[in-house]
Amino acid sequence: MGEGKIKVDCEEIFKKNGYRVTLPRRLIVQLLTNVTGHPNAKEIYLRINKKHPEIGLTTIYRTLDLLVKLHIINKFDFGDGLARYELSSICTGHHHHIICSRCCQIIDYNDSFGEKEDYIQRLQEEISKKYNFAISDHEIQFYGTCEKCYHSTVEVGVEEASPFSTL
Amino acid sequence: MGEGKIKVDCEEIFKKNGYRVTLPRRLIVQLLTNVTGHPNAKEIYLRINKKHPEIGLTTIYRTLDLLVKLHIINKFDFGDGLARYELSSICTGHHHHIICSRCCQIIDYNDSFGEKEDYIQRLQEEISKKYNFAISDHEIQFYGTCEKCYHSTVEVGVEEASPFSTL
DNA sequence: CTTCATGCAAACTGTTTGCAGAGAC
DNA sequence: GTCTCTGCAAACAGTTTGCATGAAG
Repeated sequence: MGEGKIKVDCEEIFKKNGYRVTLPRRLIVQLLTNVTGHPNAKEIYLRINKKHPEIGLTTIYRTLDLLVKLHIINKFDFGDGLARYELSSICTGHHHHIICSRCCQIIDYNDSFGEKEDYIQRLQEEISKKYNFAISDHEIQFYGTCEKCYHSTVEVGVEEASPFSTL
Repeated sequence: MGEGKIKVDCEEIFKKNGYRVTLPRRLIVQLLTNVTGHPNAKEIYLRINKKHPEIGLTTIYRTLDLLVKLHIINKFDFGDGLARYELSSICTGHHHHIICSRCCQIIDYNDSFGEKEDYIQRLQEEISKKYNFAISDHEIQFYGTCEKCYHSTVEVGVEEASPFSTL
């Protein structure tokens, strides 16, 4: 995909901000560029570890922190207590998340209705004025039940259908 | 405020789902009803601890889990790795969050533009159809810089502010 | 050659669990 | 009286930190 392009951008960003371009940094950006989903630190570590067992988990964390700081990636917690990561909109364009409260499946939602940007734009301006906030980004999450979970549940107890359930 | 009403509701919810109504449970619901902001478990513990030092942190966690399970409260992580809680929309009506990326201040945003519900409603239906999702809830978060942080930064280091706002 | 980045191990911190005793119904 | 809830302490898991070594520029 846009791997080449993104990689170049990131190296520029590293350099422009006084950070060195190193193997772990390139690998992690590359992984996040090619992966689908929202891996957590350990998942990233395990995948990189296959080909580069010399790279430690600590480096993964430090690199992820750096990438967040440089706005290259976003950090999320969808409710399971794990920090999850994905390329930021700088690289991918806006998209949002649809999360199944039961199986914790996360779907990226990327359709852009023409009206949407208008609406969010206006909302952003309103809020910006009212609260004196320089808004730079937004997220929308939809919570619900995916088809599979919906059908696999004969009786939907109150307890089962909970968003953010960490059990 | 709506404390009485909410409390009654919650006790009903406890009972209907086979849970007992206990002091810690009532205290925690009451606290979350009256507090502004999005306290984490420890903050809740400390506040309750003042008057009820016999109630332990474990109970706080277990009660919060229960309340989430019963949809009485929502659990969030705004990026600092702490689980934070607030009454769910069942009790408070929809609202969303504006988060300062620097000082982590969180503002509840509650204005409802008439068009908004329409828009979200339509979006929800679209998504519901397209992804076969039974959507039950949504969240919107705006990220940015609050007035104070914005002005308190004489020199905006690259790392602090997004130098990549050329989206 | 200087300075930043890394790896390891150990520390930290928020959260969860096992178990015996206390409390709700 | 029964069965759930609670408190304590100890275990866990994800993440961070200190320090010596290694690599980037």
